[in-house]
Amino acid sequence: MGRGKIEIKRIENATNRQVTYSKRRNGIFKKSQELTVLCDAKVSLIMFSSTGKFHEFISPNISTKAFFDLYQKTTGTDLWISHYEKMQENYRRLKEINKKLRREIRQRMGGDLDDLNIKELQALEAKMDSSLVAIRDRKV
Amino acid sequence: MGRGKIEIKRIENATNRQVTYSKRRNGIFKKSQELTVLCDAKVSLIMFSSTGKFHEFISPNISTKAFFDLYQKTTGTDLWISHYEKMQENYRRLKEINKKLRREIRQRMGGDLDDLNIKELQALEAKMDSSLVAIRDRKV
DNA sequence: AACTATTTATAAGA
DNA sequence: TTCTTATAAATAGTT
Repeated sequence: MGRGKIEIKRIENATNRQVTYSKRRNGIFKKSQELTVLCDAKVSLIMFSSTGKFHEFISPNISTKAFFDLYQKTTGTDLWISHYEKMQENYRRLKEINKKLRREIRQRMGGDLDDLNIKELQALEAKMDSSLVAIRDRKV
Repeated sequence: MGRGKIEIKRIENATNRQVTYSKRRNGIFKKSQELTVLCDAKVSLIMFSSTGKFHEFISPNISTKAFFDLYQKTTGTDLWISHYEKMQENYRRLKEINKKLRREIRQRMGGDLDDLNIKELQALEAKMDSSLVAIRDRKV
């Protein structure tokens, strides 16, 4: 759609590529905006040019975060698991060390240790476990 | 661009809306594909129709996860933070309880407690701290 | 799903 | 960059 027909292949001239990127980007943004309004759709459109320039369009009334959550819920993928995997593993190890400490206290001191700290710990663990369950449930 | 000009407002007839969504979605996907090739750009395009149907286009050679990471790095936002904030807080509390347990052991048992567990705990803490630092660094 | 009259996007030029 | 315009492409309404 222009003075001549073009072949869909990489534009080698950097200036032309930049100009075409700018023009077509605007076109796609406009069409995304129209689709949002006409069809009551939700659209997330993110672009990086070959020079790394960033542009984004997102439908009103939804944040990028909410969009990604919706994406994850719909596709069943979990995009952020790697971010907390290490923390989760280290938490398990810390819990294990805790268990050993508590056992040590019981073994070495008999039953006469005030168990308030243990109760606190157990309450905390329960809380943490429910937090982990809540996080895992997000994947479904 | 059709037999008649249309106003850009929500199409009330559900069937028409669905048909228009389908046609225009294909158009935008095609243009995104062309932009990717012509301008060597990276594009992530995700849509949900008003009925909740999901469609996505993403440039080749980049995963959705990698795209989101790039997005976060570029915009400086951290979309994952809310997911591990609670875990982080609970970790701090667990660490505090640990400190109390260790103090209790020292106080009640003097120095005769084998301190191997404490060393393990400290090593674990250092590891967890570096993990947290690594996660926080992703925000920059 | 196809068809086509029109509108819209845009390639090339200024 | 921004505007112009001839032409290609998309699509609204129809079949």
